[in-house]
Amino acid sequence: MGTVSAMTAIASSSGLRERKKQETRDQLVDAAFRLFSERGFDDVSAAEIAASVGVSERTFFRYFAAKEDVIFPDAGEKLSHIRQLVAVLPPELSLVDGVRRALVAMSEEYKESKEVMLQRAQLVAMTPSLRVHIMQREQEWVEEFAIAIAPRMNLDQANDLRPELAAAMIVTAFRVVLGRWLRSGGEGDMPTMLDQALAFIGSGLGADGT
Amino acid sequence: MGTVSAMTAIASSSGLRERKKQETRDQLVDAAFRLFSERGFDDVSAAEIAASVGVSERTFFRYFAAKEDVIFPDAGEKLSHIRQLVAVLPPELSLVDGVRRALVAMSEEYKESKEVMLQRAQLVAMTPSLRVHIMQREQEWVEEFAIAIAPRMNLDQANDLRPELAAAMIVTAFRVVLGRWLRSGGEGDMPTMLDQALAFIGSGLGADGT
DNA sequence: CTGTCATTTGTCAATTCATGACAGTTGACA
DNA sequence: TGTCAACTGTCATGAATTGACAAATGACAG
Repeated sequence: MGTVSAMTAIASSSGLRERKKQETRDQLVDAAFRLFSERGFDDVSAAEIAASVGVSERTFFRYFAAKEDVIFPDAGEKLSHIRQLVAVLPPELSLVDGVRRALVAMSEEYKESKEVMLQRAQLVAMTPSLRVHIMQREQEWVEEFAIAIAPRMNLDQANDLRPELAAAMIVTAFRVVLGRWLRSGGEGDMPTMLDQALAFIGSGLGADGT
Repeated sequence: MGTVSAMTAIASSSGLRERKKQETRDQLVDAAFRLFSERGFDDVSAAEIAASVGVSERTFFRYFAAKEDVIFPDAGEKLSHIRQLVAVLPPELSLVDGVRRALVAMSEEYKESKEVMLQRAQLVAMTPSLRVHIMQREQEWVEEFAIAIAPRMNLDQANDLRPELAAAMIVTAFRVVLGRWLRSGGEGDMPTMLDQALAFIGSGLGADGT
């Protein structure tokens, strides 16, 4: 409790080797998070993080391809989770309703690990290179959504720009809502905000701009 | 002609000093573009670009804060141009119509320097760190649009998420269309594609998902 | 024209991210 | 227990930035 790694609950497979590896990884994540929070992302070197855990700098980079990655240790699982969320949407739901359901499900995760998310948001807000990573992940989400909703729209994702457009809109909506939620210190109710946002989109951005 | 810097036409102010500076900058941009196109962004060092122009590596970084910036030498002007485009929109136009006009105006610039844009797109497509820069610029655009359209929507940009949402949607639409246009090799007609995209947005993403 | 001043550059040095190579350790498993 | 594969540490290297300081040079007054 209190650790960042706690939210990345992996069904740690059997072996001692695996367990140790996971432990090292967790330690790196937690140490990085603590140090970054204290002094900011740019003022903590990878070497320092590694040292504070008792491994070599080289090992740090074996666990994380880039220094930024240690801030998003759950990127992989998050993506496959989205994939899964979209996959199980009942086909009888309309596009917007289906999306609402998926997004609300996603928002639950944020609520669950609110403190970590907020602290991470702080870091991201003050560090350009981290913002970048977020954006890259969003792009993956867009692709994921686009593939998932193209058949739902009876459109060919390759030739019609609408699936990609819709997917981008949806992810953008989530980003904007999440941004507001984070800035509000996690006070707002994400499902409600998502409803508002999606309703606004569904209305054609207020129809005629009045 | 043929040079990238040609599109960054600055009313070079009088002095010899200014002229020389601009010249150095242009040379760096052109050399960088040529080298990157030949061997890829990651396989050309800043030192090499500098050397090929006859200045020191340190000087390169005095002109460009980061190696990526040399690919987007016109970032500053582009933003103020958007600002200006939005500022002069006739207030009687609806949100979507006004936006359409601004986006079409932007798309003209892309048509004018098609080759450069396409070549740049190639580079960006194959280089993650460049994609990032694009995204950061888009975020600036979003903020710009949000401020501009909030009064047009009679909403307070700080308390209502809809202006930011609408702005994000618009910029996203532009990104998707631009992406398609670039992938089509500059064949498609951007104004037409923008019309389609905006119509789709205005319809609430196809209303009910059929 | 000439001397000063401010700007621009070059040189040097240092830090940090990131990666490849190679050898030593240590779990996994027959 | 012994072999093998997976991990790790050590060393070395390349490249991106960035700060400090001195040399070069355009701008401009006198």
